[in-house]
Amino acid sequence: MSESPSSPTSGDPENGSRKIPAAVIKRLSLYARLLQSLEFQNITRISSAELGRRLGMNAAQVRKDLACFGQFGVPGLGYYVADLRVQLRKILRSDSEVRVILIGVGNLGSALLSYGGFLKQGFTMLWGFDVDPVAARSRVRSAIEIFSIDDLEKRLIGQQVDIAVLTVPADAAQAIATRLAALGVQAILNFTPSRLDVPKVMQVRYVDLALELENLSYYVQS
Amino acid sequence: MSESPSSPTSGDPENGSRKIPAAVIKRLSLYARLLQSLEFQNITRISSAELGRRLGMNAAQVRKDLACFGQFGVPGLGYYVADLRVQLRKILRSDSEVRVILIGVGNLGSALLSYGGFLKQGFTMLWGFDVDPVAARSRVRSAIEIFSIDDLEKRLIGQQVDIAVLTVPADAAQAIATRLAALGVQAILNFTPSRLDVPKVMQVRYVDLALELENLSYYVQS
DNA sequence: TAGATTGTTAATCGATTAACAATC
DNA sequence: TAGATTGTTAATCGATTAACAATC
Repeated sequence: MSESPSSPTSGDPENGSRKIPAAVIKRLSLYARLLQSLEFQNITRISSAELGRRLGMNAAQVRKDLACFGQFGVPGLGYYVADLRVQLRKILRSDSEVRVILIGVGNLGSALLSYGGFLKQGFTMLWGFDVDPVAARSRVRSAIEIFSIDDLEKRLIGQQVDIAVLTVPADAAQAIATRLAALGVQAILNFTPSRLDVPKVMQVRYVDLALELENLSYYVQS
Repeated sequence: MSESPSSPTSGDPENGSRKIPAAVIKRLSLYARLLQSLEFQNITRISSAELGRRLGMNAAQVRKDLACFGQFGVPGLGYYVADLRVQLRKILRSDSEVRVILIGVGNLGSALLSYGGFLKQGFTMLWGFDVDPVAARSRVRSAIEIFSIDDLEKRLIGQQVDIAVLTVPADAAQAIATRLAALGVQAILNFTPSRLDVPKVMQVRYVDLALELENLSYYVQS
């Protein structure tokens, strides 16, 4: 019924150290990626100024973001690329395996499963779930197993599932989110236009492709 | 090479009236959507407090956002749902047809074309483009025409194309963005992890699904 | 050492929230 | 009229940027 913002993460942000803004975490991923590509180019050292320039942000912001987690740089020299990358990957838990399921193997869901590219290293797509698993299987061009949503509890009990990608119709989203929370799933990547009411420990991130286009079209003077 | 933030819109924000923050536009779409669903429920009037409650935001913020564009409410009564919806749709230009093309009909591109759901009312998907249109056609389950990227100029000249959805490999993104700008395309919905250097008049919105998952996984304590 | 660049504190900027007179 | 709710100004909050002593 009610609609939802598209980017912010809901839930309790008091995670780990203390009150790290979601915007900082987002940039941390960008730093980590850039450092990886710098490593490929055999660049061993980089300053906050250069890091910022390449990402279109302020040097002070780069240093302040990193300062949330410790001191990684060397005054007068900058940051060692490989070292900083490892540190950031550790903070982002990119080393540990993240187990993912996808619920709702309809148009978008099957597209995402077939795409696969949004699952990079460190992510494992375990299973798909759909109200009609037979029809769903025919939509997917991948070997992934697809179960009935009725079997959600049966499948997940005793299993570690970290993130659920939710691509069900909007009016089914809340009920499934509640079940996921009960099963210990810790985060939802929500592609439905529904605001989800979930426990505080749970994290929800909204992605609304229609909204992105709608917003862009505002800037289009026709 | 360098990576990019995932949500902000680049380019000159001095659009129309004066300096409307991108965050306000984003919320405007949410208001418009909610009002639409209220209209279906035959709710004719709503206060900023109730509007805010349903969207999880502050009543003052709702009023302040709307104040950017004029005075739409009635003191003591609130806002007339149908009227406000019309006004917001006008501001968002939801009435005028927005013409869209998609470039890069690979895994993600074909998934999005097949999905279709991210194109709501008011959007027309004209054509797809790919370096290998024959292979691309076999990937897409829709009647949309797919041309060679070589024919981009030939096809677009004299045509009004408002938004291009960019789902090409990262290293091809900048060159195509430059060509699109030259052809008068006004906005890019960029699904590649490349920061695009485009003219100030052009708007770019980044959507990075891998980044969304990566960010979420930070909050997953495993 | 001289030059460069960090980590961090202080200043600035912008966005969100509160308060309230105006008004239906 | 009394009650409710707007539009808008002022206060608060948080995030970004500037500045600079510490330090390699």
